[in-house]
Order: sequence, then structure tokens, then C-alpha cells
Amino acid sequence: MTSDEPRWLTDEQQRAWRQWLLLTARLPARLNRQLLADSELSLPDFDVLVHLTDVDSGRLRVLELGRALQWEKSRLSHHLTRMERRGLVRREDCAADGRGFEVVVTDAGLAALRAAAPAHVETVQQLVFDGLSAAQVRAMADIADTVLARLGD
Amino acid sequence: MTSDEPRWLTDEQQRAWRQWLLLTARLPARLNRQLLADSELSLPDFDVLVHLTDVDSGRLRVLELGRALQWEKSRLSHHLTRMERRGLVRREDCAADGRGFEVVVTDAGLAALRAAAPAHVETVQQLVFDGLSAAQVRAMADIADTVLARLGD
DNA sequence: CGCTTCTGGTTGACATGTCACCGATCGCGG
DNA sequence: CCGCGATCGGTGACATGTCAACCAGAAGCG
Repeated sequence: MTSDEPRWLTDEQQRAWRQWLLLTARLPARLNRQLLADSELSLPDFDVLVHLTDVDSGRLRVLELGRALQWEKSRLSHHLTRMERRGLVRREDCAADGRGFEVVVTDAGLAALRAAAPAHVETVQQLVFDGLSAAQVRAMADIADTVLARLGD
Repeated sequence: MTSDEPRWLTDEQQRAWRQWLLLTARLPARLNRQLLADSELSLPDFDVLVHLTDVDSGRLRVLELGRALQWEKSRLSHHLTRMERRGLVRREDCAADGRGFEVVVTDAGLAALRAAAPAHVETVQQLVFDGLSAAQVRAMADIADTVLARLGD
């Protein structure tokens, strides 16, 4: 038996896979370009600020933020350093745990987010949701859920 | 009328969107890690080699390769330089057009691709397709087609 | 032919992301 | 209280990706 023969993709799968690869490369690139052109924020900056402002306090432990974004800690650390240098967020010592820090949105960060959001959301609407039926949106969420579950954590 | 009020995402859309963002961040990262662990290739390397070996001659104009991958030309140029340094591909002058180059897979590149492919395909199967129904695979392709069409080109 | 413009591709500076490793603190068992 | 592994987070070196500027050959046009 050739039981160790790889399970190659069927034509259907191959087509879906290649299209998906193209999409995951091009859509974020496009959104990033739109954000940079219309605001002071990059797409990663935007993500960080969205998650921070999701919470009332506008303040999150680095670890919590990392969990929400699902970023590696070193990536997050580097990015926070860059955002801190630009005055978008601030690190503050954490009273409860001497090792940790809390990340706080600054006024400038909040202002930048508010300025960037409308055009960004409109772009997402136009590029993605305007073309999809409600059923497709559900399918998209289901597919993402399924695969994310297989990725673990 | 507040006709310039941004069209915020509905809850359904918001959920689908956030899951999709997570997926597009984490799945490529995972695939890249698997490739690097099990072979000499990164995910971008793999993409380049797949497209090159798609053609019988194993040789493509830089421009053609760029179109197939949908990469920016400078990204492709940088990446080819790195791959050339590692002996995976070779640039050759193009007879038909003095400005252009042809990219050729080397024996080492071909060997690396053949060595990396089985484990990579198996990983894609396990993480993605084993969890999805045939209908979901079709939905995935349709969604990708639709959004790619809206991205233009 | 000679001039301009367009095109294929490269380069350098810089932003982003990853890996491997470090250092401090916490928390728990002895 | 001490010791020690686990946890929180940062750092440096490096790979990857982007933007803008550039250069050489091609192509159109007088």
C-alpha cells in the first residue's frame, strides 16, 4: 500500500485554496493602503486601538490585548513601542502585578481612531459586504469558526 | 438627513469580519511555521516555486510571475534576490526584451519544493479541508471570487 | 533619425513580523 | 522564609513587505 502518498488537493479544493490565498494577501494590503492614505493609522494600529476601545476603561493588560488580537507577544511589544513613540498609546505600570503593564489609549490615539474609522468601515462595506448575501456572510463566519477551531487555542 | 453617517457593520457582519481577520492572520502564520520547521522553504518561497513549476519550462518572465502571484514588483524583486542567494532560482537575461529577466527554477529549488510539498499539503488538508463540507468549499471559492472581483484588476 | 514617454525591473530606506533568548517577578512547595 | 519553575514582557538580529525614486531599454512620433 502507498499509504504515505500525500493527499493532494482535488481540483475544487485547489481552486478554492488559490483564490483564498490571493484574497488573504490582497484584501489586507488594500485596506492598509486606504487607511494610510486617509489617516495616520496603519491596519495593525487600527486593530490595536479597536480592541483597546472595546473596553470601557480604554485600558488593557498587555497579555489581554495579545489574547484578543491573537498576536505573538514580541510582535505586540514591538508594535506598542512604535505606537507609544507616536503618542497613540501609553504603557503604565500595573499595580496588581509587578511584571506586567497596562496599555492605555491616549487622547491622540482616540482622536486618530475616530478620524480613521468612518472611511475604513465604508471601504470594508464596499469591498466585502456589498457584494455578499446574508447567507454568504453566515458561511464566511462559519468557515472561519471551523478553521480557527482546528488551529487550536 | 444624516446621509454621511458611516454605514457601521451589523452584529452579524462584525462577527464574521473579526473572525475572518483572525483567520487571515493566523492560518498563514501557522502554515509558514510548519514549512520552516519541516523544510528549507518559507510560505512565500513555496508560492514562488509552485507558480514557476506550474509551467512546463519552469521559467517565467518576472512580470508574468508577478501577475500570477499578484505581488508588487518590488516585493518580487527583493524576494527573488533572496531566493537566488540561496540557490533556489536563477535570473537569466531575456532575449526578447533587453530590459527583462526570466526566472528559472534550479535543481535545488525543485528538490526543495518536492521535499516540502507533501507535509505542507497534508497540513492544509488537516487544518482546512478536513473540517469543511464540499458546500463550504464551494462557498469559500465563491466568496473569494466575489471579493477579488471587487478589488479590481 | 532624435526626442519624449512608457515599461520592466532594481535599489534603499523604512515599517512590520518572527525567533531565540534574556530578565524580572510571581506563586507555590518545602 | 527560601528556592525554583512558570509567567509577563522586552530585546536584538534578522526575514519579509512597502513606498518612492531611479535607470536602462523599448516604443511612439516628429
